[in-house]
Amino acid sequence: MDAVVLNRAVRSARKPKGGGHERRGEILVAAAKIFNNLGYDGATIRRIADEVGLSSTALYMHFRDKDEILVEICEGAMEKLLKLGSEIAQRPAPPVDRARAMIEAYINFGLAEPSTYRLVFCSNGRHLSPQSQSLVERLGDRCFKTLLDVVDEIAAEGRLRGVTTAAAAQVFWAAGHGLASLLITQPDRQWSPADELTKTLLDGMFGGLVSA
Amino acid sequence: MDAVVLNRAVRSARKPKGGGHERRGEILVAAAKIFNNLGYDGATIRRIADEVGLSSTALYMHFRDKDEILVEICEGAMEKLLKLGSEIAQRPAPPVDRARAMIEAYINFGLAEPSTYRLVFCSNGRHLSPQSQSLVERLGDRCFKTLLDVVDEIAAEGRLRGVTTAAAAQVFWAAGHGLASLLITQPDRQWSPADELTKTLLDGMFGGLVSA
Amino acid sequence: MDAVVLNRAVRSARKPKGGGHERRGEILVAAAKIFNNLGYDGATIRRIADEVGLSSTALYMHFRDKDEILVEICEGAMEKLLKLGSEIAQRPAPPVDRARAMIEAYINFGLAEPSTYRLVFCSNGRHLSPQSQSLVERLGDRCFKTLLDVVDEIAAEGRLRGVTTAAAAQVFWAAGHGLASLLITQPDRQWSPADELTKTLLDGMFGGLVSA
Amino acid sequence: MDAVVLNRAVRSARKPKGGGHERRGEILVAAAKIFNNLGYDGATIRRIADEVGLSSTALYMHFRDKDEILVEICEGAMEKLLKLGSEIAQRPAPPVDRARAMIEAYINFGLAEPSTYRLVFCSNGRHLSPQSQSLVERLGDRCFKTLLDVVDEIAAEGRLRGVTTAAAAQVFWAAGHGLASLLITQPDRQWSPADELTKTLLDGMFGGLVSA
DNA sequence: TATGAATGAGTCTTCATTCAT
DNA sequence: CATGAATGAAGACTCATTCAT
Repeated sequence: MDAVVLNRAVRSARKPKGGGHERRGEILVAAAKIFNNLGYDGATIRRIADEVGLSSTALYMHFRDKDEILVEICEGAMEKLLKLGSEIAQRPAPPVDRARAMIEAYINFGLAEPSTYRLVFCSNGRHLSPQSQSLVERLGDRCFKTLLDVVDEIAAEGRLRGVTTAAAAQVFWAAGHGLASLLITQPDRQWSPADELTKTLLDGMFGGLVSA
Repeated sequence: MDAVVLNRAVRSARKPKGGGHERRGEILVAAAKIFNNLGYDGATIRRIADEVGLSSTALYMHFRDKDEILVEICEGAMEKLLKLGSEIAQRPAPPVDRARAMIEAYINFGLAEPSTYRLVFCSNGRHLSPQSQSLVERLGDRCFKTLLDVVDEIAAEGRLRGVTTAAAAQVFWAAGHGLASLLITQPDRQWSPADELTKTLLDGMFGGLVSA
Repeated sequence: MDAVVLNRAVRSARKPKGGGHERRGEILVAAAKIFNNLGYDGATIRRIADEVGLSSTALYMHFRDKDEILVEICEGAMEKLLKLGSEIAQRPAPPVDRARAMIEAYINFGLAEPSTYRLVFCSNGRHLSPQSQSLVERLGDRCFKTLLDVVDEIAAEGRLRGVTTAAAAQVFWAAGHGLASLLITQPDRQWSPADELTKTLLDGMFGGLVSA
Repeated sequence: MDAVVLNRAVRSARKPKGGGHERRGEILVAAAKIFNNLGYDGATIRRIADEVGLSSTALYMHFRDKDEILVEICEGAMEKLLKLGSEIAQRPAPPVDRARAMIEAYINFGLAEPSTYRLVFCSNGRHLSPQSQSLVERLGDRCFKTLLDVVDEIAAEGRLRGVTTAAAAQVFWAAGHGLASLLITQPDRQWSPADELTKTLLDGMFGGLVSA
């Protein structure tokens, strides 16, 4: 959270929230829309500019480069996901239910924001600059942490069937990720309804790894 | 005039494998490598050519266009996977074991050939021409079919816990895909050992969805 | 998504002539010159750009593609010619004189603007997109129509010697075109003076097909 | 006929007719076919090679380069035209009839071999090398000479209406060329039947310039 | 804050031509 | 006589980015 982030801050004074920076927001909205519709490569500066009704040049008044726009979108999305996770984590419910809810929320998040999801979770950091990438990854870590903690609670209840907390959490994530990413990446296949699949997946994983 | 036009199709009739076509192979290997490292858009004709040590023009002697390279890689990978699946399907073992073996093989296939795996299963084929796309999809369908059939056998034994064959098979695939793709895409995370995760995943899914 | 796609069309809505669009003009002049000297295939975007002193990319700011440049040149030429024809058509003179004047004007137009003439009348628009092609053709039709109408007046006077109006008009055009195009295309031959040839041609055609 | 032609002869020993050079002929036929169907730019070495059933490399065993193929085609065509002209010139008929027949033959020749016609008579020598061009032009001159001689005979009969032989011949040619080239270049226009137009053109020109 | 005009690098692809065999 | 493999130059076009205003 230190050197890298500071660097960025020094270089471009990110999000100078003191002032009427609605434009920044407008641009992000437009970019996110295009990004989600046309994918990373379809989200060209020109198209984004056209969508906002600005010249391409104008975008550079608000963002250092394309990277910065995309990273900001991802950050926003990830923060949403993080908030979701934290909120679920604090619910007054048994940890198993909360874990289930988390995975479910995770899957739905992926389906709702497919391009962000792809960029963050499927893309091996090829598109973003190293700095941006690690920034986003850190957010991903924090998301996973919320899951890990809840799984740990399950373990503490002694209900994890011969699995380490780590392995269980990783596998929960993996399963959820698998469903989300397949549905996103191969939308034309003849899938059963997404919620049925989600339920089946959760029933499976939790039925199999968590004792009643 | 017809002759002229027809010639075009005839000349490059896919895979004239009868003879020393090592170059074709070399190119495919190079392409797969680059596809993996840099993604579809990073895998430019020029870069592939450089990797093989040829001029960009030379690639067009062996492949009609970029599409054909991609498709051939996909075909190769899918066929390998298909063979694997078919082999497992015919083993003299209970269907549950065969299904598990299939998913396990699938994951290992992904880990062993990450580049092609990513190409085939993690990139939405937005870039391929419709024809190429459907060609690859057909192969994918056949792969999935091998799993589906075995799951159907499990269902026939009455051991599927309140799930349709379709949903179960899709979820098995999704879970396996999730693990494989996460391990491939985010290798730097602190994962538990791959085989432990695989075992956990299978124990989970099959324990949860298949009755003993 | 629609917005995105639509923008494309909107952005370059043909000829946004409201303002300092001298560049557009410069480009058209350069393009016409090169088209004339080197033919359609010699008139590459790069050469045109060089001629104007711009990068090739810059042309795409002013024209959607090569086609649009071509079409615009054609349109300009045809409109000039059309105006010429209309003006002559309305003169208070016998139709025969007007028809002669038209052909004469047509020939002189060709000799005065050989590059555009060649482009419009000597290149089969195999290169233009169907739409552009039909656009230009429509303009050509209107030009021919002005001649046709006058020839029809001659016919109405009963002075056409056993020829249909259509055939006569087409042949008048053909003869004029022949002279113009030969003089343009093969300037090095030992021609009699252009105006003598023009007069001879007109005397011939009208003497032969129109009765006194 | 001297330096230039000799040069060529020395450099490539054109048409070494002594020996089984049927291949050369085959290639020319194929090339002419493609050339006439697809135009100059469509007549690529590859397409010609495919049409003959040879590799592109093989063409270079028979012809120095693309130019040589095209020139040879043109030469062949022009020689045909020349022979036609000579034959007509020697007919035992009044010179006027022979001149008419020549123009008519010229037009039909253009319609029958449009691409050759375009290359020789419409293209300003942009495609051919200077040497090839002048070679072809010389043949064109000889063709025109046959017309000129017959027109001279008409003049000798005192039937040319106040026109020089040169101008008359040039205008006859121009008119014929105009019809041929328009029909070739703009085949989609709604023309009257070609033979009606030809007759009208001849009736016009000869009626107008030649006295009975 | 915004823009129109411009650009260099890069995309895929095709062409005529050559070289070793 | 023939070829498969290869290439450099060029084709149209797009992208992220910058500069002068």
